[in-house]
Amino acid sequence: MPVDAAQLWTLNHRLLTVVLDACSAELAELGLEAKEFFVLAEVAASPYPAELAARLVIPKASVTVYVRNLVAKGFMRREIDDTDLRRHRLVLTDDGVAARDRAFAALARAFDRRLAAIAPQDRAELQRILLALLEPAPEATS
Amino acid sequence: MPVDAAQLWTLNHRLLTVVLDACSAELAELGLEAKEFFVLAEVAASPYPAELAARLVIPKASVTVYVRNLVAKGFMRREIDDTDLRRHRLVLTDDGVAARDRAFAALARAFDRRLAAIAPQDRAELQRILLALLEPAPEATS
DNA sequence: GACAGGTAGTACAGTATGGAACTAATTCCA
DNA sequence: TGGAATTAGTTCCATACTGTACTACCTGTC
Repeated sequence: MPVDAAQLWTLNHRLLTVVLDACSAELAELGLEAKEFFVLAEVAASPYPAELAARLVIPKASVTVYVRNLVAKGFMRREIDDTDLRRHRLVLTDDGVAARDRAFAALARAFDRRLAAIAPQDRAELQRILLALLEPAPEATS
Repeated sequence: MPVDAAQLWTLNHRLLTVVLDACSAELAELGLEAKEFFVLAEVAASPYPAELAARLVIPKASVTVYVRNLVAKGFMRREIDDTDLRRHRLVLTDDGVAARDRAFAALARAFDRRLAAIAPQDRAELQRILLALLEPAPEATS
């Protein structure tokens, strides 16, 4: 066995946790909890609650909560879908787009502090491998 | 900037979430919640609650709960540390070692199903890069 | 149209999580 | 030695999360 997959998973998990933790204060300044940020970040690609729940692997009931908070904060609004009245199409407000982009930037800065430790081509390599690993999964963000 | 770090983080996070979700049923059969598994997996390397909390980036109060559950399930026990009577040294039982190893194997299988999609040298490459990223050792209080 | 079977989203209530306060033990220093 | 400051771990309890049940709506069949 050349590489232990479980170890790989654990290493990776610790990395992501540490990075997220490092920028959670910045997210809070933007008025975002980590979970809310995940929702905000995916809304453009998956604008319906059920889609978001599947995409983010969280319960529908949790999506309801995060969306409620994000709507209350003025980051998005719900619109009835004309073709299916059961569905709520989620639309980002200008504030929502701004907050999302700033949050992405904060996350990128936090991760960059780690990525600085590796060569640029390794970074591209990492992206290539991760994309390949998610290949059988739903398509990437827009 | 050649590669967006935030996208990299998000891709990676989705990958880990999907993999963990894929083996959570198997963990449940072993009598383990995901969080409990993380604790069980780290006990050998960080045998004190405070160390575990720092290592896993979770609150001390949560470690108390997970350790209590794991003790109740017979996977570990607490012992007073002879050199510092404030500390609880955590010791895995035989059942604990067995459960941990099976859980690791389940996680490895779930990840392997993904890793099968990429070339063996990419897997080694991934490990090399992740190890480099964690090089600036996280604030290990140990 | 009416009914059966299925899906989107929400509400409720029980469980899980974690910040702050607390207890016990240790260390430091006069 | 005594006591202030520090640290390990736990407890308390307010908040967050989520399984289940529910309402509203859709689709297909007759």
